[in-house]
Amino acid sequence: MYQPHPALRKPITAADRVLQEIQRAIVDGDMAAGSKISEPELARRFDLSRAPLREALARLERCHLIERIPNAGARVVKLSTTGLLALYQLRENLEGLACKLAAEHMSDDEITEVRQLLDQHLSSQRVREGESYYQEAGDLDFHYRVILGSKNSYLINILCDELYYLVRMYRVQLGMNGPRVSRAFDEHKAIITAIANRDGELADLLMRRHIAASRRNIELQLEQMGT
Amino acid sequence: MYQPHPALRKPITAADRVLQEIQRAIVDGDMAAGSKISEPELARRFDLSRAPLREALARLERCHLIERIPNAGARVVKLSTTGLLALYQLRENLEGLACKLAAEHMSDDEITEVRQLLDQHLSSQRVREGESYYQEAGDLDFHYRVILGSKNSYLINILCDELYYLVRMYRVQLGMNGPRVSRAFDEHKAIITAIANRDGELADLLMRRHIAASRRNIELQLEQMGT
DNA sequence: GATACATATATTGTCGACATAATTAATCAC
DNA sequence: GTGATTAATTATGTCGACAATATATGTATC
Repeated sequence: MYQPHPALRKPITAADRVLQEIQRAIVDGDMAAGSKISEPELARRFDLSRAPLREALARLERCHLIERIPNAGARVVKLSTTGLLALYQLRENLEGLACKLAAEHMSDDEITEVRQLLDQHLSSQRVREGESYYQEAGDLDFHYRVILGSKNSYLINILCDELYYLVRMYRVQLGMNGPRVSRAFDEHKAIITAIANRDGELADLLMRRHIAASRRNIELQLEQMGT
Repeated sequence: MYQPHPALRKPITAADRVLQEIQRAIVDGDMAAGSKISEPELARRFDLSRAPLREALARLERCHLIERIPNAGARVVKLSTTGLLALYQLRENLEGLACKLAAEHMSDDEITEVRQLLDQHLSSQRVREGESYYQEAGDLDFHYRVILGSKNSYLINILCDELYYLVRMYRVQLGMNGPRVSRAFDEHKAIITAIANRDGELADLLMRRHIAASRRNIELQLEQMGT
């Protein structure tokens, strides 16, 4: 699965491992949204003490996958339409900025790599038509690369470490796939082209549209589930 | 001092207290930039065990005041020109967005309150001409109100909880005051007027300019120190 | 039967101690 | 004297247990 981001932090601690496991469990819906998190129970389940577990919980709160109340415990975050809207409002803006900065700061080599990545996605997509999971990963891969290309450490931290698990949670639990998949590839192509042309303004615009389209797609899915 | 933000979390824990103390110490420069953080030493200093201290350190990392390396410990963050640039690049964008959203979502009452706040600042500023600290707090107060007015919880979290301590650190340690103070008030006035007129686009633009001006001011200060 | 209060239970926050890893000090080779 | 290697020391990661707080249960009252 996706590491926080090309993290230099080599030594992997017990807290890291349990963090990844719980992250995956929440994103995939194995831990029900809104359900209470019991520290003693999780400690038993993952066979470690509460100290590293609490470290993991602190980081889960940081990426908005759980909500903690002092002395009262933590709960798995609940998906909501307003939450989705707020999240994507922010994403449009931040990833737009990331594109603008990427157009300024990405090296030619990095751009070439992203293009190769897209070609690779296209071929693998043709093979596994409709396979939602790999598309999901591929899409995030593209966004990751662009975000890293911004070279703004705070922006990278917010998008890759703090917001993306939530984004994935919405996508995974709402079962995103369908016809938007192929269109998304075209939009990715257009974005990297704008970046390659060092046209930050256009790259910004295209990314905002790309994310807005994705948001509408998810909103639709949410409404569908509501009825 | 400034609480994380109008936090509903009533119960104040030992970790909260030590967090605030260390936050203040780092922002004010009482803990030297780049200096190592010793858990045993701090635990002794604040007379508590390492458990709540580590909780506090986790949150300090979250607001970028310290940098941790697994198994190697934490260090107080170092100010740098590139860091300042990255931070303000992000701020321009995010607070611009906050303004746009505030123009949509702030109630008339909230707008009135902010205006009263500005009048209050103006009078108190005339009394204590050049008093940097109160201006500092007042400026942040204005920005806080606007950010809260955006009603976007993720945006609020990022700006008020994760980025603002760093902003304050740059300002406090570089001794921001001087002639920009009075101009900043005018800019605040213009921004809240745009919000009151429900002109999100203009409010966005004005806030970006306001922050860009602030950035140039700080950059100047940094260069001055470099020579 | 519903509400308010008191009790009992369980959970979180905190503590002190140990295991492991990193840093420093010391030793040795050249 | 300098560099590398090893030992000593310190710090971080983890553990199990206790204290304070919140939740759940039961009891009494209206």
